[in-house]
Amino acid sequence: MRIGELARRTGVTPRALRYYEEQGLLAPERRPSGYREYGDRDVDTVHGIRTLLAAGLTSAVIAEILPGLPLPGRRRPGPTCPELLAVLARERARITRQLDELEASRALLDAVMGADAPSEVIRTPGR
Amino acid sequence: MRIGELARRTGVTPRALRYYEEQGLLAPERRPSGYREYGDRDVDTVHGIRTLLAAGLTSAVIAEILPGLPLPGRRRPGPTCPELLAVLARERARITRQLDELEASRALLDAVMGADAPSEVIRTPGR
DNA sequence: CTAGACCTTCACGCCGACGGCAGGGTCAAG
DNA sequence: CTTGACCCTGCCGTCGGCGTGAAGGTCTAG
Repeated sequence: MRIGELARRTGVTPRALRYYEEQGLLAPERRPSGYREYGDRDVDTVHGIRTLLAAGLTSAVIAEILPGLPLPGRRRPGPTCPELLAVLARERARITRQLDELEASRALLDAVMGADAPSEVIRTPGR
Repeated sequence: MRIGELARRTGVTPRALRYYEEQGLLAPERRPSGYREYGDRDVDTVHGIRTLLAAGLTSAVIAEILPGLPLPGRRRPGPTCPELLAVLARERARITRQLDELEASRALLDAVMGADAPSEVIRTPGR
């Protein structure tokens, strides 16, 4: 499929898809005309990219770990190398921290909203 | 206290503290010399600001909801107005969505890391 | 009184993930 | 053969939360 259809099927703009390619996240074929030609798998790949981007991973990091992503119909390329594992662990830890912060923040908002309720004083965590 | 001590006690740089003031999040007194003079409560306020910033709220939004924050030693200014409640609800929803995305992302990373394990194919959620 | 730490106000720089536009080629239908 | 939808490659713009000087005033210990 061409870029427009992939855009429709993923909800991602063509501009973003070209950006992903520029960053090494996608490598579509090219027609003689220069048009990009994507495969069906790219739909899942793009979804994976978006999920990781939403978690705050940079495109550079995603480019590193993308080859190992267990997407539907994708062959697993065997065991992951150790330095890659370190990156993964670091990012995982970052995400876990961010989950905690988000929950703290949501609790803070809840305290503001449900102020008529028990109205406990919230202890904000020291950094 | 002056800006340097507040910076030390919060782990936030003086530059950031001035920025918060510029955005209407803090309003310290001024000495005749022009030096900012902060109160003890500002320590908690800054922690609250950081928590909300970490959750992706913009400083403009934080400025709106800050007066209602139930911080230690702070008087609650009565029930919150309805349009403010709408903002709060919207942000809360955004945070909840982001929590889901983060968990999805962490699961994705786990799948890559523990690839030797059961190795199930991960279904990325369609947007 | 002087040194050094601290503070002030500009004002430009940065980063990442794109948006948007210009100027031009491609392709299928009528 | 033309029209309209689609695609290409640059390349500059944006946005938020600061970082990083520059040029100068203030405070306090010795």
